[in-house]
Amino acid sequence: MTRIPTPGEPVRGSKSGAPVMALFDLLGRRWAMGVLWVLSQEEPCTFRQLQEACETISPAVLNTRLKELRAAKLIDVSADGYVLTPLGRSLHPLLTPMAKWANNWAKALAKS
Amino acid sequence: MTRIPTPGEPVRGSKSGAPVMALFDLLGRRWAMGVLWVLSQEEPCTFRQLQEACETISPAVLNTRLKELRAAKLIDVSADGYVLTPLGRSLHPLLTPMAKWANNWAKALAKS
DNA sequence: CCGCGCCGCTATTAAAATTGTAGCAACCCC
DNA sequence: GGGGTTGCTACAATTTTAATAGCGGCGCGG
Repeated sequence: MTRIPTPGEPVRGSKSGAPVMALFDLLGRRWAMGVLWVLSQEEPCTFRQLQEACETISPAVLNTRLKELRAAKLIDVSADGYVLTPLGRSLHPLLTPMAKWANNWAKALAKS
Repeated sequence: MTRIPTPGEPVRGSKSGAPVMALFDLLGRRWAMGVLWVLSQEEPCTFRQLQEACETISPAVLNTRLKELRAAKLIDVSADGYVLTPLGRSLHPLLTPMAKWANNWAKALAKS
């Protein structure tokens, strides 16, 4: 598997491992934000529920993302499935505005 | 080149093309957020400045991202180089908190 | 205890995205 | 014309993702 982005260590795009760059590396992988989004909407989720919610994700990638997000302490596994950690939940307020912003964006693109 | 994510059209991860999914698709590509981040810190930027700021990005990918972001109306080209559009600038408030959050994240990871 | 269904997940092959490096054409300034 | 910078293309090597099939484990009804 690929290296898991960790703040403080070199990541793609930053030899210094500036935390924000590590975050961009982590979230900038396919489905990473999607998985967090789904979990923030409905929790807990089983592996198959996540797979279905993401419509086209392949199990291999889902599993890879889950491992990464677990290593990053954003999600955790409970008896009932995958859940957000407190840390992961604290990311939610940053993700929520994106949905609103995306709607405006859609409107702006539609106009032009 | 790959298809450019557009809200309302099917994107990777969403047949419906829910705007937020299109956004995740767009921003979830390597370097997309990094480029926006750099531009939000320093504007305008020439191609080579962006390339240097991103340390390890390859010109092919940079160019691809720039095309996508231009199609998404987030950035534009001026006489002095690449700049954020008003729309792109409106994304900045969503990106800024990420740097702060990433610092907390780094602390939390360091503790464990 | 057997079969059934659901579970998390691995395996495999193919396609696509990204990297790394070299270099071209256009431009400006002597 | 020579030398520098700029935006960007070309191309091969590598990594990542997609798509699909299916395994082994577990709970449950019979």
